[in-house]
Amino acid sequence: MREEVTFLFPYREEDITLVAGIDVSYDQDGFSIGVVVVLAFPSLEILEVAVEKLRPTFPYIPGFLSFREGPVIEKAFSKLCRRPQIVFFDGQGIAHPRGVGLATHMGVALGVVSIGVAKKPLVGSFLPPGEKRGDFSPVEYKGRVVGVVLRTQEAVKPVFVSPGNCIGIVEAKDWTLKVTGKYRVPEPTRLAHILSEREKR
DNA sequence: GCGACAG
DNA sequence: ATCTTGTCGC
Repeated sequence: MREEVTFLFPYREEDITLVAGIDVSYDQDGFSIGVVVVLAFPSLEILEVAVEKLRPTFPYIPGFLSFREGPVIEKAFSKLCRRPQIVFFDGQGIAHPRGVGLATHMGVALGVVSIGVAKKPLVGSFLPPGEKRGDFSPVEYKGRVVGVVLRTQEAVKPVFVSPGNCIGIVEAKDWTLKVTGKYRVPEPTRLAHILSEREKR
């Protein structure tokens, strides 16, 4: 069977009711644990959680993260009953050596709109953003703006946001702020991280 | 050749 | 990512 793929461009806030966050952790036995959390928007209450545990078959190589984490993510995502409209990833989108970071690669593979929110830069140059929440500065790579360094909390180290699939830089940045609460990392990936950590016990 | 390098 | 203790602060 083949599932029908429909893209919904998140230009109108009132059309978005389901967002999701994905993260992968590793236990002591070397297994990778992938978690997908679906949240209601704008309440951000958890509606569904999908988990998958696998043995990694590819090593971690900067620039090739999706080859290591892609398999667990796909299996976990396929277990979902609901279809999130925007998916947040722990990693880069197009701010990547070849323009295809984890969020972009997976966004295309899963057929969803996606956004990459990384805690550290992979490529590009940038100036530090202002100190207030929402302040940002562009990340430039090979003469192109590929994302932004975004301050999600006042006086707290910024995060790196770049478009994953079917979304622009400004929209990716704005949606990241819309799902960010009291913490540095936006709720979708923050919760996915906590849950994947919990799965190791 | 040297340094950088998401999770 | 993971290995690891205490500590400062809301």
